Amino acid sequence: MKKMHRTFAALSDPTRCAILEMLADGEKTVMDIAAPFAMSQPAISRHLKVLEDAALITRRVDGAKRPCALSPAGLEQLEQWATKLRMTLARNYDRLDAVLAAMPPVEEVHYDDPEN
Amino acid sequence: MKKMHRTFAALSDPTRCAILEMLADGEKTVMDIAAPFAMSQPAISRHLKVLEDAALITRRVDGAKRPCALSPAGLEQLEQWATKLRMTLARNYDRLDAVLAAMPPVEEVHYDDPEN
DNA sequence: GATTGACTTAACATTAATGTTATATAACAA
DNA sequence: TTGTTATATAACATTAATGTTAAGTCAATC
Repeated sequence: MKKMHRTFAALSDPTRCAILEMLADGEKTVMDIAAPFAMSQPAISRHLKVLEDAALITRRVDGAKRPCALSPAGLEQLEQWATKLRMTLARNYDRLDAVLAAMPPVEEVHYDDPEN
Repeated sequence: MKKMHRTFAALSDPTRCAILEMLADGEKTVMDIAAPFAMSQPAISRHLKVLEDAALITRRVDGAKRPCALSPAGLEQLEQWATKLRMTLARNYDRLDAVLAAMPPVEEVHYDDPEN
């Protein structure tokens, strides 16, 4: 489960969250997506690129149009990350007494590079 | 389901994702959290503030220490947001033919303020 | 084949995020 | 009381994100 922050970064902008919510309705062209926002179309194009790079949307070619669609894979990953943390937390909480009795050695990890 | 982007923004940094993953093991003090990172303690303190503001962690007072713990509520919200989008997508996909036959009127929303 | 429409890319300004060091505060230990 | 430990806050520099306008590409249409 690496580099989740890239997915989260793609979702850290309100415009991009709103775009994903729009796309839950189904495929939409760039112009369709841009319409409700008080923002230039090039700005929307760049938001779409960020979402595509994060594998949260896909784009196909239809003449001069580039319809965008939600990609469930990215959303699933996101759900799984959160679920995993919650479950680990619950598991550790449940056996707290056992943990106190027999403290397992903590993994000695060193996070030197913030990119990983 | 408003302002999810604030939660995502809190998770958009690799250091903060790693901190949450550490906290799945259980409560930890600021110094404990800071130890594995090649980064100053003030930097970690600010990351913790971001996570707290996003309701992803809680902090209690224990003398001079401020132990931090994962807060499941924020994670649940996150899961639910992703689940909802995926389910809406699936639902719309399933009844695609029905939708094409009897196109429902699209909500006329205008996103003027990127803060909402 | 010239124009219009649907984008994308580039150049740029502004703002926000992240890290650093220095300093402040509050609890603990000697 | 005095020093040390645990953490927070301030001031600052650097970098990255976001928006803008202008220009470029490629398909569709007149």
